[in-house]
Amino acid sequence: MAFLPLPPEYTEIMEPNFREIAQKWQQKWREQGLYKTEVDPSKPKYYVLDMFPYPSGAGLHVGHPLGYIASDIVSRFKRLKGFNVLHPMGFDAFGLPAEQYAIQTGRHPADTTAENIARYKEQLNNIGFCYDWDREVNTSDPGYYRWTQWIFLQLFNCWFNNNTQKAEPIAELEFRFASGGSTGINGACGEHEPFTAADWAEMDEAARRHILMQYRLAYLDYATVNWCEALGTVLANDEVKDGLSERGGHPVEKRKMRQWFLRITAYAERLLSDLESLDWTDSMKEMQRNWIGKSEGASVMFYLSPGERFIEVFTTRPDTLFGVDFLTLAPEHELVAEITTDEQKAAVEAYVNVARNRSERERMSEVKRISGEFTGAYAIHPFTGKPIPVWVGDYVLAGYGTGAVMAVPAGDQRDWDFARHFGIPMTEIHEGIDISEAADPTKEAKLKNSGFLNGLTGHEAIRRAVQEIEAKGIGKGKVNYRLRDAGFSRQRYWGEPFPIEYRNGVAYALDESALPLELPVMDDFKPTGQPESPLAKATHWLETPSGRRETDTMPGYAGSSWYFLRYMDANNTQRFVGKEAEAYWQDVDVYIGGTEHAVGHLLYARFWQKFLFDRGEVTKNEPFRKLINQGMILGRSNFVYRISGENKYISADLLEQNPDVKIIPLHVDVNIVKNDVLDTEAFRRWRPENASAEFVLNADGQYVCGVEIEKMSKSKYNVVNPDDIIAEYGADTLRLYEMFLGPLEQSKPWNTNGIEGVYRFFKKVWNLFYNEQGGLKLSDEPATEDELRILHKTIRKVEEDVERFSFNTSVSTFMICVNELHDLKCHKRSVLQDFLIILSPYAPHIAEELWQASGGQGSVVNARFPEWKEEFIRESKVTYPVAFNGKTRYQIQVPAEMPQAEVQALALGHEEASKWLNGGQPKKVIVVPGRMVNIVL
RNA sequence: GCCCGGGUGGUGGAACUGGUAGACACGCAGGACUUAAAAUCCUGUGGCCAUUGCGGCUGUACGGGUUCGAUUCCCGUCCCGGGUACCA
Repeated sequence: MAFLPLPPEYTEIMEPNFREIAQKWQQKWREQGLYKTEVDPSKPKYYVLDMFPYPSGAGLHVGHPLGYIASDIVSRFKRLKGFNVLHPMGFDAFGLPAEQYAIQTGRHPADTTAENIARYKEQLNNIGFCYDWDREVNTSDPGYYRWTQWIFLQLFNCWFNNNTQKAEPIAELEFRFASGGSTGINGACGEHEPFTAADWAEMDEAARRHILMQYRLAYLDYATVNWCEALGTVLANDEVKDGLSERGGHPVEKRKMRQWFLRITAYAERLLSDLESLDWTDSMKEMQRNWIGKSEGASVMFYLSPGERFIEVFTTRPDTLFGVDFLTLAPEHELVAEITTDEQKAAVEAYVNVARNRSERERMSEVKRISGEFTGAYAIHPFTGKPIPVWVGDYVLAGYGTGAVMAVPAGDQRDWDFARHFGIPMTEIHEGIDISEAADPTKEAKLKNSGFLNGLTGHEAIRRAVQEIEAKGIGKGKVNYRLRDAGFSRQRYWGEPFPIEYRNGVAYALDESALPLELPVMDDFKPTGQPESPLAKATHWLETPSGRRETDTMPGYAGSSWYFLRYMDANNTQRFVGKEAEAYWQDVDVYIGGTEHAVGHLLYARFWQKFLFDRGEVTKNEPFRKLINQGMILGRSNFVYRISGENKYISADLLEQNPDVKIIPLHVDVNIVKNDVLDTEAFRRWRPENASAEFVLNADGQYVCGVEIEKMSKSKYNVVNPDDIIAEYGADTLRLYEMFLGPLEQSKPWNTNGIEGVYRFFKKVWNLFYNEQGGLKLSDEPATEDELRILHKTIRKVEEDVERFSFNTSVSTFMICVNELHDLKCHKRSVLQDFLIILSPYAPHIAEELWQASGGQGSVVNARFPEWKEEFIRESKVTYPVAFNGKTRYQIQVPAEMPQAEVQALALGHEEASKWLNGGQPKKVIVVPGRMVNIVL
């Protein structure tokens, strides 16, 4: 039987199925191992990194891939440009949520984490990212955390030499102690008494180890934890709300516990000064600067009685030394109890007790309330000899500086407020400044009543004051940092165990050959009821022939502080990263992620990199050369309005006309709302109680929903799963649409209102290749001048846009290009294939499909990015807008090469010129070559 | 309070070193095709005034300034977002 051709009106129109196309190519690429990356010295390297996700049970929503899509585009673009691109992905898999889920359900965190990772990978793969999955890292995998433990051991076995500004082996320090004692050693360390070589020789093992612990970059010290008796567990700071546990609302108390710390403060100066060299946003650098909080000033001793006890203060304003009217101690200051006079004892004790019991949060929320108490004691002013009253006040923080301040009401507003409140007399020290209403914190005014500083401005006086203070031996110039050493212990199960064991209470490092020290398999991670880690219950693991293991685990940021190095050589079993691989990949060229890690992860990772650099383990001093912060995708919540007391819902646009109707706004699932119009049938099906819902519809017969922009969360029913978008429109539409939403760095609400436009764009691309019957309509005729100009302008623009991470504008460039090719009815193979190459980083699946269909060589993923040529872009004619006094009036078209004078003549010779000249002569004519003409009257 | 961003049509946004403000897209309106709808295509779309002259005025939060020319640079004010906070 022969097939008769169908009459044209019955011919089926070929609609491309973008979803199937994506699936097809994802599978083929996987089979071909297209994204496998190897060290290749013949090519320049390029390392594109995403902040790896924590695999939560909720899966990805459309906000997560925003940065991943951008980094994928950069990766593919650089690859087309001939770079050897490293673009890995992995999972930050240790952490609290998995452990809490485990406690609730009894399922082991390792199992739930594995499931979540599988889900994440599937979702990521659906979007078509070009990750080399052979390099996947999982921080909870012993093959990975073995090296996290190894780095910890290096930190434990090193100290920071302030003289060389480098980390050095602790063994060398031991040697120097043995030969010369502690004199001449300038290390970042805790406090200890000075000792001689002879003292050192006398010390026993424990005493020596105690001294060394003061120097180690990973060290033990005491710190307070949030202990909740009712829950029988230690809580993280974010599990405590207003002094009560978030779960259950039980009281939380502070307890001192011995814990691990990392001596990040040793690196404060380097972390600060090296920010200069980084290509990060100013706000990001500023956040790190503020966090490090360097302030320069002086420490000054105020003696309570000559030559005896003194109070040490830190000040950034030594120039105001003669304006000191009182000292204020933090309530926790160790001298408070000692110096308080008998008459003041009761009042001060009461005050200190109140202050101590108030949580930090309370103290912060009552910032404006002034409180304090006089101790009855006086200190002696080091230069004037005047008695200075000593107060306690909770506006002074025990944890910053020395926990004591010299109060200068004339120069500091808080001191001024305090003095005014308690009626303490104020000394004027600034010429021509009235301090009856406020302090003068500037350093502009000349000083008076200030002894040797008189006549100098504050700026000039600082150096002089420090000189005098040092000459008198009552203090010295000092740099203070706000940065604190990082607490590195968690009383949790689901984290890296420490490669440490205790003998007689002294910590000893495990030998490297004992790594990894695996987390014991346990089925009960419930709290122990004691302030210690659940690991204490792993009795078979806890005690070893040589000692007792550390039961704390490392915090979440341990694994994420070096994962970018592991990707370079993820399967190396001999080293944390192979020397050769590290020397080739070196550092991250572009790192894309959110701003929420500004002072956490990004600071720790820089610290670890610098430490490893000092030890000669890595090549670079900084890990992330360029940092791009993608904005957050917010949820766009929809609301329905139930009339109070009824199962009836009123359309949002009718609310204004019915102000009397009592309504209850309720979140409604955004997935049953399109363009803010509710699918009422779907709403009835959404929940059983809605089955009988009635609606008050608007004039168009629609139910319009209310809108609010909020964070995406399950409880607000505004979560959109990328899988759903992909199912409807395909992966490429999702990718392009997310980029089209706006600048990458900007936060914006997710809504699908414009997604149709992107979808239409792809259909238009398709129609350049295929006719309605599904036949290719490509031609091999040479491209015309117009076609080449459009193509090459597009190539140039897209290239520039990717280089400056302006993805939204390149999407519109693609659209313009396709619209113009469409208008020209361009079906030239040569033009369209080049177009596909530049489109492919954004829409790899459709590009590949059309590339193959049009006879492209190999995969479009491996093509070469076309070079734009000036000669094709150059226009032979230029349109000049002609403006009079800055207002554009008409246009003239002239040959591109025309000299300025001729352009001017032509502009003035235009038929409309006389109308605007109004018979007068122009005062001045400005011709900007190739741009515009402005005639000044 | 302080430190960073930012404020452009009904909406998302564009204008890169000052040079035709509103690209591109959504939405909306009108039209074509269709029995109809969807899809697709075409036209229009900042505001005001003229639209029987296809033109004029105005306009980038507000008020000033520099400039031949300002969304862009400078000063002041207001508002929004982020960070941070008795940091001495």
